[in-house]
Amino acid sequence: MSMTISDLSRRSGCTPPTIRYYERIGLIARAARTSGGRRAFGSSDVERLLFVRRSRAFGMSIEQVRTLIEAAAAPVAGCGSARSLIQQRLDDIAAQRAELAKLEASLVDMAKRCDSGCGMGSSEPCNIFDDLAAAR
Amino acid sequence: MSMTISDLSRRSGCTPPTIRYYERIGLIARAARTSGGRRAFGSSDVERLLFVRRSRAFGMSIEQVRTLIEAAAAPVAGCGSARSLIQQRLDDIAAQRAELAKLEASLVDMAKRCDSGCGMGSSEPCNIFDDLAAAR
DNA sequence: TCTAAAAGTTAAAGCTACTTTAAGTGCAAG
DNA sequence: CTTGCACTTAAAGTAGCTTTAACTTTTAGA
Repeated sequence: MSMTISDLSRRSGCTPPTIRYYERIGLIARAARTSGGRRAFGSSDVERLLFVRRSRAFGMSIEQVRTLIEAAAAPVAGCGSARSLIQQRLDDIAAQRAELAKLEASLVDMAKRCDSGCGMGSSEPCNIFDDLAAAR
Repeated sequence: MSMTISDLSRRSGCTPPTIRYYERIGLIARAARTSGGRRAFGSSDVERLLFVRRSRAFGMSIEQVRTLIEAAAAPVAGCGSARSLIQQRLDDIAAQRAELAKLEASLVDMAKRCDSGCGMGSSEPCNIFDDLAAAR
C-alpha cells in the first residue's frame, strides 16, 4: 500500500531531495514514518506532487502553488483565484516574449556586423565589444 | 576628477551595493580609497560598468561577462570567443521562446475552458485544478 | 562652529528553489 | 554476515544580488 520516497520520486518526477524539501517547507504534508524512520507515502501524495510539479512547470512560484493548493480544496469558490493566477502568468509570459524579441534583434545585429566585419581571421577589432559598451 | 560611488551609480545604472558586490567578486577592479576610506572612481570605471551592465542585460552570466572582459582586452584575438558567446545566447533565446510559446498555448487553453465553463459565478468546479493535476 | 542628516564603510544574512555534501542508519540480497 | 544501496538529518552551496546592522565620514544649515 505504501511507497518509499524513490517510488514516489519515479511516479511524480520530483527527486527525493526535492520531495524532502517540499515537506520541510510545508508544501506537502509531513509523511508518515516507518518504524525505521523512513517516509511512507500513499497515492494521494502522487497526485499532490504532480499538481505541484505541473504548476511549477507552468512557471508558478512556490507561493503561488500554495495559493493554488488552497484554492483547489474548494474548486468552485477557488476558481477566481486560480483564473487570476493563470492570467498573471499569461501577462508575464507576454512581457518576457517581448523582451526576448528585442534582445534577439540586438544580438542578431551584433552577430551580423561581426560576421561581415571582423570575423574569420580579419585584423579588425571586433565590433561586439563596442556594441556591448555603448550606452544606448 | 574622481567620482563617489553614487556618482558612478547614476552614470552606470548599477546601484551602489551592486557596484560594491562587483568589486568584491573581482568583476571590476578594486577602487582607490580616499583618506576617509571611501571609494574614488574614474571615468574608465563608468565604461567598464556599462559594459558589464549591458552584457548582463543581454542575459550573460557573471562568468560570461568575465570572459567577455578578458576578450575585450584584445579585441582582434577576442572576436572568436565573443562571437560564440553571442551565438550561445541566441540559441538559448530561441529555446526559451519555444518553451514560452508552448506554455502560453496551454495556459490560454486552460483559461478559455475556465471562462466558458466554471467562470463568473457558475457552480461548476474549476477545470484549472484538474488541468494542473493531469500528468501529461 | 556645532550638529543633524545624508551618504559612505564592512561583514553577514536573506532571497528563490533547489542541489549537494557529510555523516550516519536501515534493509535486502548473496 | 557483510556488502552495498536506499534512506535519514542538518548544513552548506548555487546565482546574483538586496537588505540589514552597526559604524564612520562628509556636507549643509543654523
